[in-house]
Amino acid sequence: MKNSEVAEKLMEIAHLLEIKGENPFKIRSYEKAANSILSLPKEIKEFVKEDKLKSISGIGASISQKIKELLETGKIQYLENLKKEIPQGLLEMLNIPGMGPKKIKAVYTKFGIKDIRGLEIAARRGDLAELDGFGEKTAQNILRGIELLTRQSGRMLSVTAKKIAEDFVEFLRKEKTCKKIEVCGSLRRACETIGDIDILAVSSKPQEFMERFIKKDGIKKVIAKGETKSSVLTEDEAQVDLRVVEEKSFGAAVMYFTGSKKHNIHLREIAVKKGFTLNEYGLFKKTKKGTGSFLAGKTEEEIYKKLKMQYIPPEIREDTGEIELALQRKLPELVERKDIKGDTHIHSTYSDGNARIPEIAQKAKSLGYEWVGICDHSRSLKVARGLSIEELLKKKKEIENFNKKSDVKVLFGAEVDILPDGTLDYPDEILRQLDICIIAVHTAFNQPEDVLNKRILMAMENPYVHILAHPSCRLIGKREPLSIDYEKIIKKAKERGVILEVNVFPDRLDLKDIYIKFAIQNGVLISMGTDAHALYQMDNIDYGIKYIRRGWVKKSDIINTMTYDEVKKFLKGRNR
DNA sequence: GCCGTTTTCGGCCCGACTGTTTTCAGTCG
Ligand SMILES: Nc1nc2c(ncn2[C@H]2C[C@H](O)[C@@H](COP(=O)(O)OP(=O)(O)OP(=O)(O)O)O2)c(=O)[nH]1
Ligand SMILES: [Mg+2]
Ligand SMILES: [Mg+2]
Ligand SMILES: [Zn+2]
Repeated sequence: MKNSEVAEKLMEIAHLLEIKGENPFKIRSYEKAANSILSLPKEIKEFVKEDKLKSISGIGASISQKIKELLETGKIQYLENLKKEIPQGLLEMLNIPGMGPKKIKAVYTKFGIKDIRGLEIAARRGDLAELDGFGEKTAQNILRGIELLTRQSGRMLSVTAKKIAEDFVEFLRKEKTCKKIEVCGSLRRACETIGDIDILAVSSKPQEFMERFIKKDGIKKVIAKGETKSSVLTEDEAQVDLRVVEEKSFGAAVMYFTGSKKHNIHLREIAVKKGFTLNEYGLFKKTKKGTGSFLAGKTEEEIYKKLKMQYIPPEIREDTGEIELALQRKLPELVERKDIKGDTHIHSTYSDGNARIPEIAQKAKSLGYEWVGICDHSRSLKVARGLSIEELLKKKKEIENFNKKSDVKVLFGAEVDILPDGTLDYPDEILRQLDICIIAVHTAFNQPEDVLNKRILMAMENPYVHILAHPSCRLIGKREPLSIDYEKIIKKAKERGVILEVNVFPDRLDLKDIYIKFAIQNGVLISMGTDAHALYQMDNIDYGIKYIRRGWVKKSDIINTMTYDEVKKFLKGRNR
């Protein structure tokens, strides 16, 4: 059973307990445990085997027992009992914006409403007004919420979110009263998908500013509008939250609005232990009465400092150990955009890319690179115009000639298919001629798990392989990651000196952040490739660098920081 | 339900907006 499935079960318990009206802290325990499991790179069954479940933060006697039961029997009796008690439809009602556990419980106990359909009928009829705390508008809002639900498109890819955010920022920045503006939330942390867009601003006329925000073109609905915070829904169904604060609170507010929620809560707990309070307005020393005295708030740096911590980069604010390390001043120095000297994975017109080698090199130069790896598809991948051996050798010639007169150097590469039987799509005498040999699965994704595992591990044994590309083969929102043993692949990469690619095409982000971190802990090197099929896609390096920082990558962990001479020599040395 | 370098019991982040209700509960960030 996958970690995500175990986490799912715990979240289901949390939701059912919420509807039951259980102790909120108990509910948070289940949520916290679920979250912890989601950030584990190792399979949960390994923890069960080694009897180490309780070493996971947020998992104690009761939850560890339930996880064991789940892995042994396939279910949790406690959850089964809850499900018997509470109809499934009530859980679905939680997805309606504005409907929370309390309202759901109320309509269920009073009217026996068991699903969204029933709720809609009751709201239309005007029955709901009978309930305490339910008025005219409540029913209206429920109906609007149900309407939104049916069209709600889920989470966005980073590219989509980035465009919307830039559009809003450009619009708001034009306002004369706009003093400061910053995109926060999951976009600032460079998460793999984005739920909504969170923008923070300082304005000399906050009320006017808010007014302008909710009246922007392309807004379909104002979800909420207040003095410091408003939310809107755009015509393309994206939610945008705007928070406006005073200059002296800007840092505290950026910190709050950047999150993550788990990081915020942990920081606030630390503040409390020191006799402080931390909120979006600042860090305050608690006094007997009143709000307390202001300690810091203008910048994030000064708040971390007052908490006796190093500054924590946004990308790693997930409460996965960064706070403890910041307290000990032991945070790693993460790789930066300016360290990047090349891109390992670009397609040209030789296969399914739309740019020629000189154009790619020129674009690389504009990005500040010294080199690019041009890796086209291999001969059996006909749909992507994979290169025959003759074409590949022609490409080799062109690159040799090109490099003689170019300051940006091209690495002669290929993205070689791992065939269904685990062999590679070119013979060794061809592979050995490549400056950069990356291998990947592009076919037969639905082989059984053990076959896939053997197939990939076998391919990694080939002495001419440098990089395993997009290891999970997932396409976010379209194709699930391969169910393979990532721990084994990471161990094999270490054993064979194979580099693991982080493919930063927006719907791939593969390796995924938690596995990047795990790979690096295990001494495996990574590479970053945009997998660009068009010049503009090489710009994905910008989000890419932030994404790999989520995996705690240092400059020395990634080959893209090497100079041309270094990378060339390094890859040559790997040919055994 | 979890957790502990003061604790094995008694805490558990903190605030904005909405709608309903005259002081707050629910939901969300
Ligand atoms: N202290 C605190 N901060 C919160 C809480 N919920 C949200 N925040 C902060 C941290 C979040 O990153 C930030 C923005 O909230 P969002 O719901 O938009 O979450 P985020 O952007 O992280 O993820 P998303 O991709 O939008 O789902 O607000 C909370 O319960 N407590
Ligand atoms: Mg957000
Ligand atoms: Mg938000
Ligand atoms: Zn590929």
